[in-house]
Amino acid sequence: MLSEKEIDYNTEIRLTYKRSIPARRSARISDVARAAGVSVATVSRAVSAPEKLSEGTRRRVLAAIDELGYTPNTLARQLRVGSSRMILVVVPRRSNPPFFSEVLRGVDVTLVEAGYVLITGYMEGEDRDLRLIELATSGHLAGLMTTSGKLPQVNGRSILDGGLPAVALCADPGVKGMPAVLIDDEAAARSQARHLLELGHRRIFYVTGPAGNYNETARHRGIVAELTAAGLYPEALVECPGDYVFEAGHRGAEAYLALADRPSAVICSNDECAVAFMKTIRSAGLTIPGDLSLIGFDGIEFADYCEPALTTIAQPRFELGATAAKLLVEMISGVPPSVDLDAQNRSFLDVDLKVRGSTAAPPAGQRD
Amino acid sequence: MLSEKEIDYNTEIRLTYKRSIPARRSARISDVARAAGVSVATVSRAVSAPEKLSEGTRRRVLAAIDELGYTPNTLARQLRVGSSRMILVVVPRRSNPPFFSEVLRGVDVTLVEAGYVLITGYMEGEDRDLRLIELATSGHLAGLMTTSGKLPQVNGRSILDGGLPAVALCADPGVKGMPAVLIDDEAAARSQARHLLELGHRRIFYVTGPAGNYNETARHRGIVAELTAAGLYPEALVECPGDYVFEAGHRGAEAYLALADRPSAVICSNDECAVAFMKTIRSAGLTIPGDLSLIGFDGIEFADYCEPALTTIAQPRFELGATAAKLLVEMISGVPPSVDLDAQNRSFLDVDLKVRGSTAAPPAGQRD
DNA sequence: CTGAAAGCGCTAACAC
DNA sequence: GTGTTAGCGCTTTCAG
Repeated sequence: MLSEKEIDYNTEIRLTYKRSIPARRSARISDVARAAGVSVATVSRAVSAPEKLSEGTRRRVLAAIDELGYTPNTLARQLRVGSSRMILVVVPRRSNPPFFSEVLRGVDVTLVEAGYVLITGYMEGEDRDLRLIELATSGHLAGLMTTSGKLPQVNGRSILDGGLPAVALCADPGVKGMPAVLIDDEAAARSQARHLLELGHRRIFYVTGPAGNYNETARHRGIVAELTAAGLYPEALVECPGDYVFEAGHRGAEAYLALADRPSAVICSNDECAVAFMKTIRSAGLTIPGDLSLIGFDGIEFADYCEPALTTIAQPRFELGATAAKLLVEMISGVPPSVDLDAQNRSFLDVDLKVRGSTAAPPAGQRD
Repeated sequence: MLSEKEIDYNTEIRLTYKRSIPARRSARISDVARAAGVSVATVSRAVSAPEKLSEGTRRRVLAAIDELGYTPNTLARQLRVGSSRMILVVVPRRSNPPFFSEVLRGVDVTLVEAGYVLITGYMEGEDRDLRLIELATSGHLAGLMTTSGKLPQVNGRSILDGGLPAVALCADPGVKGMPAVLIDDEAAARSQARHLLELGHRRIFYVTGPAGNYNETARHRGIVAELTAAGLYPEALVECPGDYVFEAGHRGAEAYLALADRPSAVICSNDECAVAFMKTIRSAGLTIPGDLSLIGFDGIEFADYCEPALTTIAQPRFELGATAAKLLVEMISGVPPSVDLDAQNRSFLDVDLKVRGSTAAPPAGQRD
């Protein structure tokens, strides 16, 4: 272990002078071999297959390892064995932190437990995507995970070109054979609409997600399906374009308030958007659920702490991440998947419609 | 680029059978050399120093690279040159997603722009810390960043043992010579208390952060200092232990409500905690800021969307991350830091006390 | 049970 | 300008 003085030395020097002092080299396998009086092969075995060594040799080598503070250079090991233990997870930029952070926690916990290291790569624009593609083909990676319906792709090159084992998470890019772990967005959105219809609402204002987005498309389909089944489509649906962020909720609410004939129910594409919608509505003097019912999507913690608490679709965030990670590890190690997959290699996890204070029957005048 | 059939093939096979098909090997430098009719050295130059090649050769090699979809194996390169471009940022587990995700975005944007790859490692418990320490000494890393006052450390081994360039972010672990980029927590907390005193409040209820936490310690010191300066300490301060999460805010509010003689002002250790505090208080029928004033810390977006909007200390989240990343890159490349550092190698960024609806003068009966 | 030696893919002297 | 070659630190046959 470094003494405090040494730490100071290293950091201070590097901070101030131009490479005047080379980094202190850490012990290599040959150092350990020399110290223990054995060959490098023996040291290698002491680390990866200690049972192959005699009691005495093993003890001697292990002591030397400890003594020198030796850690194998994984870079070299990986180059030699031709496989790494790093996994890249691709996340769209600025994406709903309270939602994705919990999904990624599920990924992280599972992956680390299985001995992998997680690299998070944010998508945003072509430059960025190109770096990700290069990373994916650079030999560093053991596997790939993506949380977006669109894969990084720039002039003909795709992130899948490396041929890495890959799984999709929270969205299905629809690549043939690439498994996906997600919820059934369409069914979930249907249940949102059904909940509102059951309460007696007959028209819905919908602040959408970004056009073309996988989840948005599926959810939109669900809402339409439910309204259609109730014989209310298309008159009953008023759409307002949004993109999953606070600002969209705010603007959505302004659009709603400007309406001459306001629907009594509102669906926001996610909780973040719904929270902002709620705030703007209340600032305008309307009450929820007195004047209108509001429902979100995701089930982030903040939804519990609005006033009133937000009715929402709670996604199994941690479990989504954990399941996808488990599946990926199985693919990498070549064992059959323990996760149930349908014919398209998809695994759907259950959601929970959490009914809380933001939804209720419509005001008397608006019931049919 | 893979045809769709190949993608399917790869994934499907791996998913189903036990390593029956080896991964398709990607092109190596020697493949390109052969295809272009040059030596490997020339290919290497075409990638890293194209100006050293003649027009014709360069074109020929580049064409071959493109043709074969060659990406250099960074693992091999790094092993050879002895340095990597990966940076580990250590984050405490489950830590305030809306706050840290924005800080990390600042880190990520800056680092990627400088050509680095970011690895996020969560701390939690010794096992985990040991993995991080091993990662830090495995040859993979170019630098290290930590967002916690406590560094991963297990039986004598510290994450700094590898001698990597390292910078602290949002907290100062107090390692001699290790630079830190953060805000002045003490001064910020003083300004919170001062704001409340200026409004006329004379007693403060404080839901603390976790005992021993760097930020908590500094903030506590600030509150005490301000109250002391006003001649109100210690009588004026009622403390309630918390730990930065929703639940702490909820429990803090319950403790507050149970008080016989309630202070007219409340400081919560962070916004998340304050949001929960607010919710519980309102559910109990008290009004904010009518019955009590409430102030948070961090400046996350959700603070804007409470009812009323939360008065808080807005930290420059993105800038904190970006500044720390910039400094780290400079340390790695050996150039003098462009970031202003004090004698202890710290750089303090400015905060902003955002006064909003949750703070006001105390109710008439409670003024002095 | 242990050692010698080849080589993973790449870069950087050093020659020509 | 371009090629030859010696390793970076490690694992893994293959001998003994």
